[in-house]
Amino acid sequence: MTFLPLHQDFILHFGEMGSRWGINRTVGQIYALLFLSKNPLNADQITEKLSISRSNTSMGLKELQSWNLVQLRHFPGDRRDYFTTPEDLWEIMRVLIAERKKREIDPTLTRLRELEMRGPGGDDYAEARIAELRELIEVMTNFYDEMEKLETERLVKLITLGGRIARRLDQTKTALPTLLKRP
Amino acid sequence: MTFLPLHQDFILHFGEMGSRWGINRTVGQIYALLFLSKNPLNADQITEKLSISRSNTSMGLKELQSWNLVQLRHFPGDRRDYFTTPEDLWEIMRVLIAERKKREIDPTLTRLRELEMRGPGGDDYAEARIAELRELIEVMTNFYDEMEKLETERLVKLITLGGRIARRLDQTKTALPTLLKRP
DNA sequence: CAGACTTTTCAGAAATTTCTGAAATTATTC
DNA sequence: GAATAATTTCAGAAATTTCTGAAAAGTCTG
Repeated sequence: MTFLPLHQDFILHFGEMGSRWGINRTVGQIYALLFLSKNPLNADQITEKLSISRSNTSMGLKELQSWNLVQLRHFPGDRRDYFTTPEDLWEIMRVLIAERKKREIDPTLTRLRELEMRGPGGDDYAEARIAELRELIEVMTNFYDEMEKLETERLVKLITLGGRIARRLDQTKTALPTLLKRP
Repeated sequence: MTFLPLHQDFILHFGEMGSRWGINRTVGQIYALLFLSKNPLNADQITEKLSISRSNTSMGLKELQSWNLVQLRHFPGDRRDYFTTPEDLWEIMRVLIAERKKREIDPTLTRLRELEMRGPGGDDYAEARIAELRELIEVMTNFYDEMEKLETERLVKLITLGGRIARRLDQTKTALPTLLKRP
């Protein structure tokens, strides 16, 4: 252990929030530790710092790798794996959003399409509701895909200017797409 | 039970996805059931349909109410509570995003501000990293607040037009705000 | 205000998730 | 290819979350 209070509290907070973010406490703590660490850390260092078992560290890192939230680094003459988080926070955010979409939205979109493929089966309301939900998810993910395409600089512009976009949008005369029943 | 296959599979899917969405299986299933149901349902109907205990239903509904994801309805001459989901899917989405922000982002923003208030404490890199994270979250939530303000119609326009926004943005000559170190 | 109806609470049971230590696997060096 | 180093796997322990049944609390009716 032996953390500065800042590190200590930041790491504990990430541990506590972990469950709300869909990761467990250990994974949250490992991420927080790496995030604050200027230099990459290896599994043993993480294990020692967080006072957890080596195997838990291994699983946590595997989880973070599956989320693409950590990067692997190596040093000459040392064959251990070292881990860092990307310097660019916007990059981190993009990866995070992409991964959450993959885990939380995509499976449902796939399932909704499957359900629709079955065709009418006796409950018009439910079928309409499912179709509408599928459409909304598609519209949202299309929007997301557009944002995803933007390089960081333009995206930052978009986000930071926020309010102006809305006003500007107001001038757009395009008719409201009909696919949205209740706009 | 006795569901149509469509209902059955939709409800089971929501139950399975529940844990990824930060709710439990029962809550996911109750929501799915209400979502597909044209008419409001009371707790006993939900209990019976989902084959769960009455108390579990009660807790699940409480949870959904805390998320503002269900609406209460009453019928004359019947003093039981009936529950529905809003008809407007965009409204549902807005509520969902607002609630997730409240649970997943706001506590961290608050904590980061607290940590910064302490002032320098011996690790410049960690302090800069935390400040940068706090800034990014602020920029994102400001953007979110702007979107939140838009009435549904304009928001739908914004989302459905997606790509055009990006192109339009390109013309904006505004200098990149300096608060973002690595744009 | 007694009795019926409805909802909530809560302690413990059941289920699930997380964590650990030991063993197995993989990779590297001599 | 034996010895060493690093990492992963995995069965069971520990911790946490979810669910239930019973009891309590609240609400309405006559």
